[in-house]
Amino acid sequence: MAETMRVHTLGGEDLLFLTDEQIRRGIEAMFFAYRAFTADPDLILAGMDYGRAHHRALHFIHRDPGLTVTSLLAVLGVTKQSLNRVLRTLIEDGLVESRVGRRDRRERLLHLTAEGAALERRLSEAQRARMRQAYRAAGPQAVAGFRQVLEAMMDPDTRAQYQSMKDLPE
Amino acid sequence: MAETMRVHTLGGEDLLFLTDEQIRRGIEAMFFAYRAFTADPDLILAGMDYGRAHHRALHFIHRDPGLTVTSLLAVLGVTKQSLNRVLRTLIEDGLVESRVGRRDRRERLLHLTAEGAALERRLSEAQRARMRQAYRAAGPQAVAGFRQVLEAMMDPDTRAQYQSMKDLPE
DNA sequence: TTGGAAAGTCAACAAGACTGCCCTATCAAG
DNA sequence: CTTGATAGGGCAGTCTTGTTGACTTTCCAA
Repeated sequence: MAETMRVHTLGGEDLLFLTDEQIRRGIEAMFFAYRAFTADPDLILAGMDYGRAHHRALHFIHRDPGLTVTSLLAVLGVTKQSLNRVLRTLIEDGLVESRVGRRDRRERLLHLTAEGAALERRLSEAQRARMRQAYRAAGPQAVAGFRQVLEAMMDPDTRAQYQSMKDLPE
Repeated sequence: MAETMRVHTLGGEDLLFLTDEQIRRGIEAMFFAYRAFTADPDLILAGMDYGRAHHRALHFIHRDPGLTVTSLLAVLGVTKQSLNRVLRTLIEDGLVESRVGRRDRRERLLHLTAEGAALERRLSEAQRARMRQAYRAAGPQAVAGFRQVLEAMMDPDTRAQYQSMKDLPE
């Protein structure tokens, strides 16, 4: 710890950001911000019989229609059963469609139905509204820094996955 | 949505950061980064009979020794019962001490024991190591932006609470 | 053709959040 | 000194979301 303590007294104010106390502030900011980040969609979901896990599934099926259960598993980083329960209710309720793979019939290719897409849009828009407001308040430079730090924080495998995700055409 | 779509084609590249797609990328970055953010302490906790909730309690008791149960409740944003379960085990196991308030004897003032402080340090250091590495990789400007966006994302009440927290003297 | 591996499903369980209700101790104000 | 509000704690029950482990179906390669 001593390694990074009070570095600014040696090297100038630039390195204040590496003191344990500044890092601790970042940790707390992360905790509080994440809570807010999930609050809006959670509120919408609360009424229905769904939760945060359903939102995440809808999000990634939307971003990559036709992905397999296994790929979704990898992106979400949960176990099969955890996802399965969520997926089953989404399919039963007609929000997600699971088509048998043509190439490999063991695979199930996941798509949103019109209804699923509608819910995804609603949840997404609630979450985006908060982000948009934060982005606007902080400005483009801050946003660039925000993204850089988040990327640097990810596990290398996750980062590679994240970076290789294509932007959605609008 | 159309409101912020392709704004950069009108106003120049500066506003690319406000397109829905860029905001969506930020949302995903937030999700992936938060998962990494909690992974290290979770791994340590997994062995013991504790979880993420215990970590959070230890963290905030460490940052503000002698705080009351009610204040901790407010900071964590959970219900009494939820916190109580966690707090009870921590007290039973001798990591946290609960002293009757002198001014108001209804209050319980929470402190870490030496053992509690040791665990807090261990968890904290695991989490800080990742943050420190991310901060170093991204640089001071990025860190400033990171913090700005996170603050802007919080609920106003939380933000006020966050901003009024004092830095710990080292 | 057959045996292993991969994809997906299901059953049972645990952590951690929630609500609602009840209890005690203490304080402060009429 | 009573009475109402506040701080804290506890019990019962529920929900979401995570876990492990065992099972079927399907594919592919020896």
